[in-house]
Amino acid sequence: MVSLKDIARELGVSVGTVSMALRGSPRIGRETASRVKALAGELGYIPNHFGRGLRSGRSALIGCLVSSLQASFMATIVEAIGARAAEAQYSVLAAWSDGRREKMLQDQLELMLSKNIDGLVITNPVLAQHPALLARLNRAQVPFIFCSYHCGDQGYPFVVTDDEAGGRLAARHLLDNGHRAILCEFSHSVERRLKGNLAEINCRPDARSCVFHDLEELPVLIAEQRATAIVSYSDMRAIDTIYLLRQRGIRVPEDVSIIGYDDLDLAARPEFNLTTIAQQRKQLGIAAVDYIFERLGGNAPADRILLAPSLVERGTVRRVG
Amino acid sequence: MVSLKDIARELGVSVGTVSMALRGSPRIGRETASRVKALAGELGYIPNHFGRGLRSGRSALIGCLVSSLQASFMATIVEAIGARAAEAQYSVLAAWSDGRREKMLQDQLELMLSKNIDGLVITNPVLAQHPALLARLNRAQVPFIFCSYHCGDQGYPFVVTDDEAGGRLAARHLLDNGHRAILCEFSHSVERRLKGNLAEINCRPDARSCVFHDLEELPVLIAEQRATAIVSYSDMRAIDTIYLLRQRGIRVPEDVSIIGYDDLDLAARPEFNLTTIAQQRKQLGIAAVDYIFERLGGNAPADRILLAPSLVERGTVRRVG
DNA sequence: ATCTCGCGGTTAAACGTTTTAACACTCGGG
DNA sequence: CCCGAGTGTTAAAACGTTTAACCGCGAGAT
Repeated sequence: MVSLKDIARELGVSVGTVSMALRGSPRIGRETASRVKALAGELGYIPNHFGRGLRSGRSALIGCLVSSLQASFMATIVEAIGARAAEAQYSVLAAWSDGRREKMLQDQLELMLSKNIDGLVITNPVLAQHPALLARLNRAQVPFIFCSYHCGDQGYPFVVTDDEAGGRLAARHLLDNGHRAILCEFSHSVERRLKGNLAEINCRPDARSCVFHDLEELPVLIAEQRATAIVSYSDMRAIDTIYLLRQRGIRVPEDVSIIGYDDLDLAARPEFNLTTIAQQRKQLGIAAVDYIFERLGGNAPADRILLAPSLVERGTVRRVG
Repeated sequence: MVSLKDIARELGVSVGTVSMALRGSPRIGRETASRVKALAGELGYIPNHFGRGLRSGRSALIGCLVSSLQASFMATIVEAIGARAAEAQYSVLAAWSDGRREKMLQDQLELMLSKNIDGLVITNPVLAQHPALLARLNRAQVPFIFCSYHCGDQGYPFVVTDDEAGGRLAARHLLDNGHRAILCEFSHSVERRLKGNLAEINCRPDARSCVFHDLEELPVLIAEQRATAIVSYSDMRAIDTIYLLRQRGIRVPEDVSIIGYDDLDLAARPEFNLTTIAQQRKQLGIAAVDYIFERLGGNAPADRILLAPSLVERGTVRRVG
């Protein structure tokens, strides 16, 4: 590996000169600077990570702590994080800990800290339940941000989709298509979606909503309420629902309409062709990285970032009435 | 951040002593060693990544160059790599470049090299088409291994599923279920699977095989050949095939059986319930990391690792005859 | 002639770790 | 009393980069 010293020796100048020349310092003459740059290019000089890090304290490494990459939703976010980071010559140090075991989470965190990450993007809701770990991050002066998860307004910075708006979008689409009896699925982790659903439906005096917790209730509920539409809290869940309904002889969308959330790749497949609310997946990752960069630049950017969702019309919502 | 110097000052010994004590050198007295360790634990000392790296030349970082994380297949591999690496206190530096643009690939590679990765796992077939990049790796003395891709026996180390065996497994399962006219799908990237299919089928004089390249040919071919079974080169492809066949009024598995490859999570879903050949996904990642570790330890491990596939029986292969 | 200033560069220190050579001390044997 | 060996510790160098402080020199101002 070629170092500053090699270049300096070759050119008969000091290492300081070479360093400054390469970083474009105005204190180095044009002549010298160009000779240095030429030779550096020729020799394929790459600044040494350790030397630079030791001096600057920066590693150009961003940690990314994910629950699981399996969900293609996460994969997109992580890819976006990597792409954005790479633009600034940053790399991403990826780790996952699906489990709820605090020990494993802590080990992963310590491992990352031991590599001197400059910042951390957390795409793992579990972490919010371990204040000790977040305190550890603060002590280590590592800026972090939750990505795609609120973690219940505990004051930690986050970037998420505006789920309430997404919920309204879904409900409004059903209302616009004539549905008046709508079943909305409850989920603890994303209750804002439900909140949006209900807010929108309850605006219309002639429409009524009903919250359900368990897929098994659905067939009964559909009959009882004469419901014509279902709002699922996610695409995955919607697909499970469609399967169950078909099993019970209830057709989608002929008998009942359904709308998902997330816009996974799966939703676009012809087998499902699911109408859904899309999240700006890439933008979630990008915004998270940008937040970290701002913090690293010494700024105090907004730390509650909401991204707008959008409706994707496909084949599971039918016009009625 | 607490450093060796802090501990040394506190204890009134030299930094060298502290360093050796923590690494368990026999040259340090038992008394001193335990005092050092106690204080280090108390202060939460973490060896500095840069200092250590500068001295040792090792970063405890393993690069992982993926084509895309979207495929859940890749995600599992990358997760396994991370888990295995973490056991040895290594972290994974993840990067992806789906594109076929050499420039982007090269940038990602240089970015990783600039972080002084100790080894690289390549899960991106495209890279094998750029010998210049691999030469770059060799020059930088970074051990690497292809994971899950052969890249056509160019002498690069790899760990892959024994696709020929997998192909035989698929064909034998169909033969065992009475199928005698079998359509096998061609794919350039995984032709060993096809080779295995044909080898097995051609063993049986009363069975016949036919290779097809395009899904559109299928309905005609099924009629012409009176074929009762199809071997797809992947699960994703099998699912596409099932959809197309159903569109054309051909039922699976009543009219025609089909078998996939990979055993994606998707294949297990009730909508598809696909009989398939499973790859040892986690083991692919683990073996890759172990190879790197062996190389780092100065050994010369086997560099053509084949992992055994296995049959997963589900609902898309019917007994005939 | 002297002072000042800007230019173009050099020197040296600092970041944290590891390792080797050297050093001090003790003790047993000659 | 000296030598050698063994034990426990220190001092110093090295890894590569960055930067504050310094230095020499010529030009222009005083």
